[in-house]
Amino acid sequence: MANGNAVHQQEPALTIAQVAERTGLSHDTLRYYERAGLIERVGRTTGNQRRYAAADLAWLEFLLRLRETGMSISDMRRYARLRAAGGATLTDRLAMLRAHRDELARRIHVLQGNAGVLDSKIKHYETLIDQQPR
Amino acid sequence: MANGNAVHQQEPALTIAQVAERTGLSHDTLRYYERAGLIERVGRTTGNQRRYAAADLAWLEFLLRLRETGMSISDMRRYARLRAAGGATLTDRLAMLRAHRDELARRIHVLQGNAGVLDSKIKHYETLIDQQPR
DNA sequence: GTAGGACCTGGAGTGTGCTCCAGGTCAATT
DNA sequence: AATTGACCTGGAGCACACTCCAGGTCCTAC
Repeated sequence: MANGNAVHQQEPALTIAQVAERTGLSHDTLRYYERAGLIERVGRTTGNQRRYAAADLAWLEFLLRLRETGMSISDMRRYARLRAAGGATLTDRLAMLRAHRDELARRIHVLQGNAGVLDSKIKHYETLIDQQPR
Repeated sequence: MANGNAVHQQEPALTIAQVAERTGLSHDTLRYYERAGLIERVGRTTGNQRRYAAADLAWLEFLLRLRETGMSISDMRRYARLRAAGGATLTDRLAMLRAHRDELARRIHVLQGNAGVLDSKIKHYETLIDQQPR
């Protein structure tokens, strides 16, 4: 009946290795994110080893979306602190997300333009190679 | 009739400041790109100051597309060296561009997925804020 | 109860892509 | 010819986001 953890919860409680595998982040990066304030101090066993709850994993996965879309560590930290501060910061968080979303839309647009330039260059090269088939 | 330049060409021959302004790159970055082998040694005046030809500017602008789409300096250098090596490298360059184009398509796709996640989160926050309007 | 792998901390080190600096030369203006 | 701002070189420094390390503790299996 006892589960041997100081963290008394019925949730999965993953080890850092399991979280690393699920998120694709390294052990070091996970610890770095905690030090950097991107995730709140994660639960520990009596022996001081991390045990991640399902909610920690979900938050990490959202952080990964932010990171993949180019948000800096310091902006993610700002967001994380607002989140930790509770419901009163909802509008601030919403503003951050909207700004990030807009910036992302802009960047996708630029990338699509550049993809077009690449396509033309590729077509040009294909023509050159066809014309000089040796 | 003489133009005062060692580089005897009828082309514009821009100074580094003019190229910086047109490309948005800093003077230092332009010199760095030359040292890094992204651009071939640019023409100089008798006094050893850079004068960029129109072709240099066009190449820089293409490099900027590569950079904006996330190509690393070392890959850009590889590409630049192939280009400098002449027509026999056309197929190699084409292969590089195709690979980069494919990777770019993949990344745009991921970004669009993440944009969707952000949109849901934003909608969720909007609902929360509406429900608790004080 | 012991071996060996997983995990801990604080701090140093790394790769990338610039950016800045010192100590000079060059060029346009007066 | 003197001033002043633009430009030169080689090399050091920087911000970012990790990544690695030393020296230790913990935990699972036997």
